[in-house]
Amino acid sequence: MTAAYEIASLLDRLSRLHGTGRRAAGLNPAQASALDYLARANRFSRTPSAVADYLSATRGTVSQTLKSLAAKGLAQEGPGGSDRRSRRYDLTPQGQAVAEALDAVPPADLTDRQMEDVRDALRQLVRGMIEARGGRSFGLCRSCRHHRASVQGAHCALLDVPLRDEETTQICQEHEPGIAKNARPDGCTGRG
Amino acid sequence: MTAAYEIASLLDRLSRLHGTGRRAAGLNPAQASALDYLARANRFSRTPSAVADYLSATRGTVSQTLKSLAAKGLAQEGPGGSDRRSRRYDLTPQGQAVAEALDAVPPADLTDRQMEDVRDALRQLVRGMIEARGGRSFGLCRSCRHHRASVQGAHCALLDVPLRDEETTQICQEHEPGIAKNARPDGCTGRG
DNA sequence: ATCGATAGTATCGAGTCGAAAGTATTGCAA
DNA sequence: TTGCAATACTTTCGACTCGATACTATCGAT
Repeated sequence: MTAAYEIASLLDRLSRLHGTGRRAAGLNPAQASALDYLARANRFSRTPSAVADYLSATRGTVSQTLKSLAAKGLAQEGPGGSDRRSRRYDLTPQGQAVAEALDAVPPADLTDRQMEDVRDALRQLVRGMIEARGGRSFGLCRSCRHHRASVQGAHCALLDVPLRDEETTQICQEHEPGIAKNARPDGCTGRG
Repeated sequence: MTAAYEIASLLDRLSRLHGTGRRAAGLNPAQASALDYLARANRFSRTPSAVADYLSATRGTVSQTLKSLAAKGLAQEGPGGSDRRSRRYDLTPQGQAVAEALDAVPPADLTDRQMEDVRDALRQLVRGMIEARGGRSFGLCRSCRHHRASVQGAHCALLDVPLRDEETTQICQEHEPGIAKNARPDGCTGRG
């Protein structure tokens, strides 16, 4: 058996083990994934379409999942911007709290150094698979080729809008790796 | 965000990306996981209970999944041994073929060396989570503390039965890491 | 013979999922 | 301005997962 194949098997098993842990919080895996994404995405990226792209699911499925989060009081639906077809789902304070609770993550006998290595390798795997199927990268705003930093504050050259500081460290659906001057392409600053 | 948390997120996304690939084969993720397990488990470990343990699912759920595999002609149900309550699901030739087709796994821009590192790290993660919740290890037969090798052939000291050669490289539900003399605890021989 | 434990199944309700059909809105082009 | 295709999202459908619960058959020990 090749290492690649065993990796697929291990990922499968890990995600199952991880999923059962989250079920304890009253959420099923799909809801937990969506909640996690909403907690980390910027205001342009909290739409059903973006969630669908991120989760590799259809819009129909995601529409239902988001409605169920809203029904549980974890997210709030609202208009998404100037385009009146667009909807945006923002987490409620309860939703934020649950998302943070999910941060209490799996036990691991790994050193910090090993954890970082695993993370970097997984990032590369994700990037490879995304590229292979022409998907979006969903990287952090500040690592995007459209990101512009100045003394007045950050700015998105694609959408032509000013950005709040905290938005530059959130996930953006429009993210394009390109050449970043202010940060590494993966959005990692190197030493935390 | 800690590396541990990002790992959880990445795993989530990877398993989704991977899952959509398998859906193309006409199987949903649960069926694919079960099929994959059946293809790699020895004759003592292809029971509904073992599959349930391995997949961290309930027996009821797994019972249905296995029935659906049988309905598709990918697995065959039969008596499991001397215990007349027990059932065993063996893959049919078609099932074997599909399982092998699923081996054609994700694209990855990683070197062989990096793949092995990821695999080893994931193994450790799985082991940590399994231990944390007191689950079974589901390691390979030959790496088990009950495994005995002799000139007449391999033997299981727990079940007290002779083992065919190919069975010693299969997954066993009774596997206990213990101290292995003939192989590393993870069942890896080191250099392939 | 009895009785508790175990292996597996059946059924229920909530929910996922992809597919397909539908609505509202946008934006482009004639 | 009208027309129309593309887009954002929702709704519905059928197959399926999943945990929970209740059930049957069998085992094993007393």
